[in-house]
Amino acid sequence: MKPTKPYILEDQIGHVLRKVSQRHTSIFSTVMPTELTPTRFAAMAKLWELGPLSQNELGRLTAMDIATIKGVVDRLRVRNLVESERDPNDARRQLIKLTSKGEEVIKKAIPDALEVTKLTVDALTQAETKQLLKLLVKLQ
Amino acid sequence: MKPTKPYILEDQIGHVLRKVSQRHTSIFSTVMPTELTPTRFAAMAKLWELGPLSQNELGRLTAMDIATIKGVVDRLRVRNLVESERDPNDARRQLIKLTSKGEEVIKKAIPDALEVTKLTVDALTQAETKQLLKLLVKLQ
DNA sequence: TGCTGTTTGTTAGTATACTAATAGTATTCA
DNA sequence: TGAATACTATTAGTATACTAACAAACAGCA
Repeated sequence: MKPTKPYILEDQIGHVLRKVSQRHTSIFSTVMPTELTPTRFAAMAKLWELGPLSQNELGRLTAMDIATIKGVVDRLRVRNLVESERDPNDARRQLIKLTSKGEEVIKKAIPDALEVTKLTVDALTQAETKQLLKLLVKLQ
Repeated sequence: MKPTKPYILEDQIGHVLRKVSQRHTSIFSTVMPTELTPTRFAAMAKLWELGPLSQNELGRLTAMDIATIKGVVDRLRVRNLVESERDPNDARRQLIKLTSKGEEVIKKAIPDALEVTKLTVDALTQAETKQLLKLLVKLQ
């Protein structure tokens, strides 16, 4: 006899990841201003860190494919948080940069984003948090 | 002086969770049949485990809100993997159940789903995997 | 019984996330 | 130089994931 191994959804890494991600997103939207989402914030934080980037570069640095980053940038542009222009040195590229309003918003939002991280792991000790991050990084 | 704490996107739990989830979804779509997605599979696995359920119950058990589970069930129904009927004891409820085709599909897919889990954590030892799951469960 | 509040499900709208097809531009190298 | 290749961006289509507004049906209780 070779019985089928039981499948416990709650024990599968994918399912648990999905639930924790959902909780994180929920915390994010409680703490942060309405106009910011996790991906919008990530894009702006990278622009704040590195200055103007092409849309593709920005996508790679924030782990969004080109179709996804386009949507995010479009929605940031509508809200006057970023602006874009053709790269004079490469006519294929859209150079994306923060507007002055965008700079204000991201500067104010960064402490809140750190708070989101803190609230997300509030059930863990510092050592556990460090361990969790170490393990997750291995799975990226 | 009170300098702004630096914000390193790559160190934030939310960003890492998003990347690991993306990798998991990618592995899933490589291993599993085209017609199955992680959420479709989760819904079918729960129906396989517990028998017919109302749409809302199924959503709660698979961590999908009512709008999301509706879409998932609709797409499963189109593919003839589940069917639904009014609950005779409660006219509000849609009772969702696997079709015979659905039962065949889920039976065959469960070993592959276990393989997806295995591949997702292949960079970890067994002890690390256990530890990771334990920590993630605390954050649900 | 009838009122109130809850549960269930639908619909519309917005936001990620991916594939595939397409087009324009840049680079490489024979 | 010119052809092949690579890169950048857009568009269309599908799938998750949530909010908000709504309607129908149920349950509890005065």
